[in-house]
Amino acid sequence: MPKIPLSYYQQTDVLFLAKNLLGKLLVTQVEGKLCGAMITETEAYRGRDDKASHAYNGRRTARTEIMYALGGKSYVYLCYGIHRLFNIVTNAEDVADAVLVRAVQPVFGVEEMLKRRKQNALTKAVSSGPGTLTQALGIGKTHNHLSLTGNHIWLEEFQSFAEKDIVASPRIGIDYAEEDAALPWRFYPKNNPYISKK
DNA sequence: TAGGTGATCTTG
DNA sequence: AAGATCACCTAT
Repeated sequence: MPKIPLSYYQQTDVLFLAKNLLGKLLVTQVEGKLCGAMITETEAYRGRDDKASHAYNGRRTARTEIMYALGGKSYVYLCYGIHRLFNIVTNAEDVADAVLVRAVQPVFGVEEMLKRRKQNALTKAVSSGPGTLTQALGIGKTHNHLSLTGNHIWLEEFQSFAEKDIVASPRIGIDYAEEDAALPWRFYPKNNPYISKK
């Protein structure tokens, strides 16, 4: 399948995109290894008015600058000193919306993913969590600020889920966001085991 | 359930 | 310049 074009990421409703991204294939090519995995869990972060967002209230720093780019770029950052978390920048330039990818289901290049994760069988432990999926797909600090139509990381059409088959729940690990911590902006398909938590 | 880990941001 | 914070994971 061809790469999903940049125009897709430039749509203005980050909640729609977070849901629509479920079922898409996330593909990486790292050190010659091609791996693909279906997105099974996302969270929406809306810069302007969302206290959970790194770019809340127009916050612009060296780290968050990429969130203000035109949709279709990657935002990868280090969390808790250990984990790289992968986000998809969306919407128009100067609108700091992004979608965090929290879980994927391996589709091809599975052996390489198992190797990177030091696992010997395909279970949800391989890539069902924002820090583990980046490890499985070989996403590191060099993947920050990349175009999602380049040769290192991109998305392809794969599967799609109807609205009625998508569960919405509060986002994980954002207790600092006060009232916005309760917003149901985390999405995953019903009946798919590859999610970060039950 | 607690500790590891280091870039990032804020305060002084 | 130093200290607090943090969109998590693993093994006790």
